[in-house]
Amino acid sequence: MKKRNYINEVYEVTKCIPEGRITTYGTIAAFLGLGSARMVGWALNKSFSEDDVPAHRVVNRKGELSGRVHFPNPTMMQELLEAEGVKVENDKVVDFDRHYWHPEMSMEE
DNA sequence: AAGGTGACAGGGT
DNA sequence: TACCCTGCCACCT
Repeated sequence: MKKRNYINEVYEVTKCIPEGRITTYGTIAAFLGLGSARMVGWALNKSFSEDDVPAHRVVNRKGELSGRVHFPNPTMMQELLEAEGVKVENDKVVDFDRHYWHPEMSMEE
């Protein structure tokens, strides 16, 4: 099974997200120039089989834990975020803008 | 080979 | 402000 380059890029960016920080699919897509945020979602879906990727730190533009159903346990994503200091309420991140992280903050090439 | 799906985003109503 | 529809591109059946 061949890994697409862009998928590997998504993993790298996601791994660089600091604890207690979150970002969006669209942000990663734009940073990597993928053109569509859906690619990021697909890439992260495979991340469970590929490597230890903090996919719980990636949410959609509304700050909702849209990907929690893809975790081993639907509640795991929220638990992980709260354990890192990110408060989640009603499946949405509280103070989304405050925890927001941008790849350029740490990954400048 | 063609059609449908999906961890999204943006604009319009 | 919230909900609905459309556009996106790769993967799966």
